[in-house]
Amino acid sequence: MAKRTGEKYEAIIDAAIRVIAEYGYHQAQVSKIAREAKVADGTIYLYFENKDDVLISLFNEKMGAFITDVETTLADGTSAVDQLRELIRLHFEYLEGNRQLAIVTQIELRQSNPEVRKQIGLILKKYLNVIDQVIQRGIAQGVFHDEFDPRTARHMIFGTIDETVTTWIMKDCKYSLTDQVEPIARLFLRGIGR
Amino acid sequence: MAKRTGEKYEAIIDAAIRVIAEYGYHQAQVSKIAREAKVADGTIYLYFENKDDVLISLFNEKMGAFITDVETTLADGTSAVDQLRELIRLHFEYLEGNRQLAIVTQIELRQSNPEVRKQIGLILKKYLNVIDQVIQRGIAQGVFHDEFDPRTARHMIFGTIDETVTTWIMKDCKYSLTDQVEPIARLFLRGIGR
Amino acid sequence: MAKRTGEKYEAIIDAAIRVIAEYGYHQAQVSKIAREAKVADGTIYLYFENKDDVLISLFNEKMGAFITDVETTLADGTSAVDQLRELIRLHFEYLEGNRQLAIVTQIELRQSNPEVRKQIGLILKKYLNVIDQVIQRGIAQGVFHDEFDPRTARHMIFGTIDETVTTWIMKDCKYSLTDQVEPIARLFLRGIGR
Amino acid sequence: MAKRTGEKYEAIIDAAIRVIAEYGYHQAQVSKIAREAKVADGTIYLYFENKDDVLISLFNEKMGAFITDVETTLADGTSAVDQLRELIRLHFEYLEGNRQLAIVTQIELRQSNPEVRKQIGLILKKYLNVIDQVIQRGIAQGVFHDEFDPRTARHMIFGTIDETVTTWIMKDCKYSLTDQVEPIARLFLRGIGR
DNA sequence: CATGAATGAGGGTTCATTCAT
DNA sequence: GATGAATGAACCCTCATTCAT
Repeated sequence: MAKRTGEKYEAIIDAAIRVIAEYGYHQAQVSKIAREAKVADGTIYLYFENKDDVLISLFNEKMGAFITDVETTLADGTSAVDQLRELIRLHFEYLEGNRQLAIVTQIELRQSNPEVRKQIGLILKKYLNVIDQVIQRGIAQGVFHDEFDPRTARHMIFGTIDETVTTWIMKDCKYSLTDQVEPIARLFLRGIGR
Repeated sequence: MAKRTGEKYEAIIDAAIRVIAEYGYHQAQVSKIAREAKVADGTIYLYFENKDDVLISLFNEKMGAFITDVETTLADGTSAVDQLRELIRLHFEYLEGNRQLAIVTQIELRQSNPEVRKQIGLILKKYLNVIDQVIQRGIAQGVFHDEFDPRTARHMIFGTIDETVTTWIMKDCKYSLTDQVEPIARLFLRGIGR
Repeated sequence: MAKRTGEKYEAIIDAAIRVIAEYGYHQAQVSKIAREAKVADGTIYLYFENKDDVLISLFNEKMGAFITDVETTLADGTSAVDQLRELIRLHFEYLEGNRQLAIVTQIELRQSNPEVRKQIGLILKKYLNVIDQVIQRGIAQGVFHDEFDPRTARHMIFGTIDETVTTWIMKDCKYSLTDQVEPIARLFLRGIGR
Repeated sequence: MAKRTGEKYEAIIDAAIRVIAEYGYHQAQVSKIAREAKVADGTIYLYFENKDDVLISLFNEKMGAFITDVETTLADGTSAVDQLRELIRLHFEYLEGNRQLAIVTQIELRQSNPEVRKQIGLILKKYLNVIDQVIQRGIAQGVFHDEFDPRTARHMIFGTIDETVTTWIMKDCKYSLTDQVEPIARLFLRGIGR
């Protein structure tokens, strides 16, 4: 039933990002999103099942595209160390270049209802898999320690990136995120211990 | 106006934890919390300003107490390396021993409205300060590198712990959290690079 | 959850009858019924599950009470012929004395959704049973023919009464309904044939 | 504006009957009828003023044709008793042979809005007139009593037929309707009294 | 102090109808 | 004539909060 493609499909998603970023999740009514997208309220239901579907599609279109991007960019034969650095850079660059999207995905969508969060979790899983592959490759290449549980490393990498971006947004994006790529990568590799 | 103390004050907070943990944030109505606490709906407003105040107080009472606990436990003159290990252990032990609270603070309260999340952020700030102090002490003691930005390290430590706990809850607390204290501490200290 | 009793319960049902009779089923919004009952919209949901429940309860309270009334009035040992006459009289008297209710049950509630109509059908079944009993008693007493199917007679009795009342309402209740008790009873007993 | 004739005009009416019979009045959206008729939504508005017009036309085409049929069939010089029997038989045969139509006219269209029901009433009036003529002829022929009000007899005849058909549909058309022609006719003529 | 009945604002969604192509 | 994408008005229900008892 829902079309899930076309000019208005994208207009609605983009409008949703702007509205949620500006007014917050709880003040992002369907009618407000429709007005921002310059369509009628009912038009949204020609392209999406319901409001939840708008939010899930938003995340899927924007973060899903990013994740695919990361997957392909890391596909070549560089070292895991470079891949790790590249992963962080891509993540930071993408969100730094899409600040409204960053606000929506890092802050606002986390307030959404269980169904939306569940779907977002499924999409994120692909990203976590990418991280896992980098870690495994690093171990195989002998550039990462093989003593730790790869999941522990994944928690560190994703948790740190996530926390860094969230803090950056809470500080109103006042500083450069990409400047932190190198320090974070080095921290991951060398740890804080001397 | 709000009493903020007494037997029923605590009963309401404990009821809120149980209700939110069982039914989720969006199904935790004031009347349900009141019923669980065996008080009338209106009684809640004798002890709390409003529903938000219940949630903020909940976080403040439970996590605030924990944070104070961490502050005092780390106060003695041990090395920063041990303090770091101790911090992780306290964090994991506390939540592993309070699984309902873990669900509420890690998952459910993050869906709350901006005001609640803002207050939670303020309370968490004290915890972040404790982490900062451990880092600075480690640098001063010469056991941590001095080249990285302490905030970067803080993001790593808090982000990793947070992500680890969240994953543990999402996996239905099926494995031991405290078993991971040592691996994570070692990862922080030595990094993943060889 | 729903209280289903009390002063406001009745006020809401009575308001629903007035509103539906005046504005018609499709213009009888919950808020209009609430206003007429001098309660808040939400109060309706303290006494009823939902809007359908208001309509079903309306029918149950008013027609259910009437049907019980008929059952007890006919309980004594009079002849089936008198019982038949009494049944028609009670039916006509009740609706002639409650014209708004007559409009609601005869005309407006028949536009309601399947769930409401199904429940109404179940309540009406008791009335059809009363008619059946009168017929069977008449056959047993030897005052009614025993050659016809009792269900056929029931269709005649109920169908005729129903059509008579509906026509009376459609003609704006301009003539006396009770005046027709005797002619109809005689028609039932003697038929139109000479 | 509306064409009111042509291949698609009939296709839409027939589709409406099928859709309403299958899904019920409240689930018979214009778009569903259009799909069933294999035309575009907008095409319906080339042949009908609006949705109400589809329903009224449906009743008019199908029941109007039937009524005309009854009028002509009864036109010859048979006795009123035979005419009465013939009327019932035609009514039952027509609906027994058009079960979907029976469902639509007996059950579903009665849920429609006031305007539609008003128009249906006007069409039905012709049928009631036919009944009236049979009654008057019977009185004139001396085969019917002359003491009762002809309208009372009409209520009996139409009410009974209507109730009989409705019950038959509610019982899923499981038994023969035409089998009941003779018993009902006899009941009309002789009454239930001994 | 405690109660719990009452309040009433606010929003996602459906679907008959239109009109540019 | 035919299409079908777009429109936008309309409504039931929830639940945090109040206040008379």
